Amino acid sequence: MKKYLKILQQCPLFSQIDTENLLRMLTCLGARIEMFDKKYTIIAEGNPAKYIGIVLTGSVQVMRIDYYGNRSILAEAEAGELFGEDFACAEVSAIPVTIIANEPSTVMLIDCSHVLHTCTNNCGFHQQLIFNLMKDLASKTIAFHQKAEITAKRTTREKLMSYLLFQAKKTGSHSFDIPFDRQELADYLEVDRSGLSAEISKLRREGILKSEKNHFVLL
Amino acid sequence: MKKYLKILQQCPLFSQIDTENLLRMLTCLGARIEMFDKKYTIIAEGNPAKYIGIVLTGSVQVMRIDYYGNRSILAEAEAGELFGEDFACAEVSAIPVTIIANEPSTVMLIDCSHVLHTCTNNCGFHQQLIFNLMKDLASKTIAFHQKAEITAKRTTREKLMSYLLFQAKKTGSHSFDIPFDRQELADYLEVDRSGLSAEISKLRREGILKSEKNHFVLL
DNA sequence: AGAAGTATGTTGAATTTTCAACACAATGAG
DNA sequence: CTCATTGTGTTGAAAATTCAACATACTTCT
Repeated sequence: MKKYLKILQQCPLFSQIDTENLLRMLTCLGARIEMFDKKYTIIAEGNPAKYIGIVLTGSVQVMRIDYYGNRSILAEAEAGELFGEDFACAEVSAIPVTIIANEPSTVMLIDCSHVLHTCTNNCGFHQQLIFNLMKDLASKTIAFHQKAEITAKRTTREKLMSYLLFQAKKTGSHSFDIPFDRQELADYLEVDRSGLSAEISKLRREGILKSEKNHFVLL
Repeated sequence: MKKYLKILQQCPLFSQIDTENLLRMLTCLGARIEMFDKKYTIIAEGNPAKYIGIVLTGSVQVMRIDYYGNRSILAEAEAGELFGEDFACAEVSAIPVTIIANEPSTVMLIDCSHVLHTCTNNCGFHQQLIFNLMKDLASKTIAFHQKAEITAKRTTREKLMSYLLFQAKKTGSHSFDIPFDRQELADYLEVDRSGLSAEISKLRREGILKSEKNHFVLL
């Protein structure tokens, strides 16, 4: 557990909680650590949404596959970020998404009911945890709005350009890497992969961007 | 203020808070009540996201208009429901959506900073309010996921059918009203209005549904 | 080095959406 | 009642997406 202290302290769930109390609290909450290989399922759609997940190393993807087999990538979480906390806090009986490891990853899982409902030891940090969860959920909503702003666009080109401009803004540079391969980017933007590839080539020919693999430069 | 007590008690923000305390709290929070005519703007995009809104009568729409003039309807809130709380809780400097009255409406506005940061009177209900906000934000995320599941579909027909099936499930009947006119439904599903009309006619001809104005029957 | 598998780009045909324009019904104001 | 406005359905042409199939790189494994 101590091995991951540094990353846990950066986690929004534990904001304003000092090291000593953090360790005690994790025991009290029954936190456990698990490891997953690349592409392995951490939480499968349809299961009860019990756990708040924290990425300790690696990264995870939140996705859904619809009736027709189309995959949507809904979000990505990297080290220090939470996943599944929205469904766990809403106490839904079945989680509507699947969460997989994007690469070999270590995650911490905390039973959400231990966070929401005061434990018998009354360890006294629930109020801060609930405040932190509230802030986290609010910023998740913002992120979701940003994604919706991109996918609401009508054409592949507009979706792609809004996404790239957003990434450029986020990294503060015209030159940046994206965390997706082509198929994943297509699934994130909710468009056809081959059409996306064609559109990238077109933008390249028009001198609007340069790209190589998952590195992009906006001109 | 007393006039709206009944609806305020149903509001998720005030869950677990009794009448007497509710009234005192509203004063302490500096809650104010405003009225808006149909189609009037309650909160305009770009303004600071200061307020938690509560619909007292009527209903409001959360929407955004993009660069090209396409409107997206993101959500609807009816009496007793909250709006804008996600942005206020995230303390973003500019709200990325516009919120308008869908019909003549009365709303209560509460400065979110009064809720998040303990007031000098220490009226003692902040913990409950923050818990309630956390639960509300979690269920907003669920609702947002449901909308995303609909708009992620690739064709107008699939979007429309998922929407209608969802409404049927929600009302528990194959016969139901929707809260949108055609243009609004198109903006909610993020498709072209005329294409949507054509698709509804087609489904009607195929015997899959009956519809008249905003009333639908799935067969 | 060679083989197998994965990722990416390309193409053309079929499908679907968007867009603009118009007809007609319903609504509301004077 | 009439006129003007708004909402809805229809159509055809243009544009864009999807889909399937394939060529070519790039990886990974032995």
